[in-house]
Amino acid sequence: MAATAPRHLAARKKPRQARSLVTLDAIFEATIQVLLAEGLNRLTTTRVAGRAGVSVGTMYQYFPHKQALLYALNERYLDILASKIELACGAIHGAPVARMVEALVSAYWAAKTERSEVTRALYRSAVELDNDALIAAFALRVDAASIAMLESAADARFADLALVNATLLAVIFGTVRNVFERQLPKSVENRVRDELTAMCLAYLSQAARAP
Amino acid sequence: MAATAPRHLAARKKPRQARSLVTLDAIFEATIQVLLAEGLNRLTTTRVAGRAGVSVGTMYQYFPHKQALLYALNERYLDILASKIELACGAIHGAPVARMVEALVSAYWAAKTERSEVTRALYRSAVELDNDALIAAFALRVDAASIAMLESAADARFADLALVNATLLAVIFGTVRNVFERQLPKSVENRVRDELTAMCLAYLSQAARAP
DNA sequence: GCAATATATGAAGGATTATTCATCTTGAGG
DNA sequence: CCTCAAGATGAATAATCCTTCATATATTGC
Repeated sequence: MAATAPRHLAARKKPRQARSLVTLDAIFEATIQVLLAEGLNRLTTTRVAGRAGVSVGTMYQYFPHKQALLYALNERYLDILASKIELACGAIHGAPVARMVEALVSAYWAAKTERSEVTRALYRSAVELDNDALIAAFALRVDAASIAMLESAADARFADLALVNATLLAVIFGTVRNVFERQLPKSVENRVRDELTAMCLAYLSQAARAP
Repeated sequence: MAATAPRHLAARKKPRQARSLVTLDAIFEATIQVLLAEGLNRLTTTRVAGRAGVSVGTMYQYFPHKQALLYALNERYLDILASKIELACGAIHGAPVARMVEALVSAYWAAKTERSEVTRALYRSAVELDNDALIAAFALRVDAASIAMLESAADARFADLALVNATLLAVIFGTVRNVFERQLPKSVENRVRDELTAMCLAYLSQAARAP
């Protein structure tokens, strides 16, 4: 991921000593904390630095400006998220479609709801951010992983796999976001998740032709 | 809608003369324009006023602060959107489920993609806005309209209509947002829309028991 | 122990912005 | 035509914020 961050958003320098790694982590963590506690428009460089226990100047040694900090934060998050999905998809090659759908929904759902406040905070931080490249890179990885998984399905072949896959991912990702941005009670959330799984399966069954 | 805007976000005064109505419209329109052209963090009161062809002071005669302006903008938009959905749902009572799904997806899709840049701008403006009440009111209206529609279906009854309906709406709304925030080519978009319709239908067929 | 390098500090500069208010203009009703 | 309220103005205020840089401290390699 992130082989190519737009130049104006690239990080300034990479840590070479142990303490600076600690500092970087503290800055990222503080950014999330501030985002949660104060919101995006009260997220100031000094506030983040303060919460991280460092000075503003230190922050500017790693990031050329505030946007670059938020960019890096999202980069990190999307990288981890993509890895989780790749892992889930890879682990289930050759299985029946039903189990694949189950695994995919579960993985994404879990990743998003695990620390849902953090997810919400990151959604906010991404607004007004030039992160098209990040999203594109993320989509590329996830698409590939999902397609490879579906191609290996034991009990189905698809005429237009690209389309089916695009639809499947759009539905899962979109629905998850919709559901958990509304902050429904956990019980309802979980029932909707099961319904979502059922829906995806119904769709794939219909879209599949005999192998 | 919006019977109860949080006090701190309520509009300041209501227009009593014709010219002030024009002014208000100009301000709303200018807000969208600025949002589109400059983004949320460059949306300043003076910039909006300038684009609207009025002075800052005028703006503050209608809105106690910037947030209230954005709030009112979203209020307007969600009101129109809910009305469209209510209309679509109401117009198709008694039809078969297949046509209902088709109508629902079409209506929402059309409303969102009609002027997709505006929709995108509004999504941005809503970040960091205390608009839970707006969303809740919107959800209430749409939920009611959709449930009434499904109850009248000629060819299906549902054991747990509330759950089925919640799932259906979450999937449709979520997917639409996901799809068109990625700015895919129109041709792909439309094919995904058809797939989405098919998926919802497959789901409902499965969830239905004989009437 | 001693450069050389990496990392950290935080006051100060420069720029931007939200909001107010005293004043002016326009429209409505009599 | 005249009066009064509604509507509009925009310079001034007060606050906040991003970013820099000269300086200080810590770490590494030797």
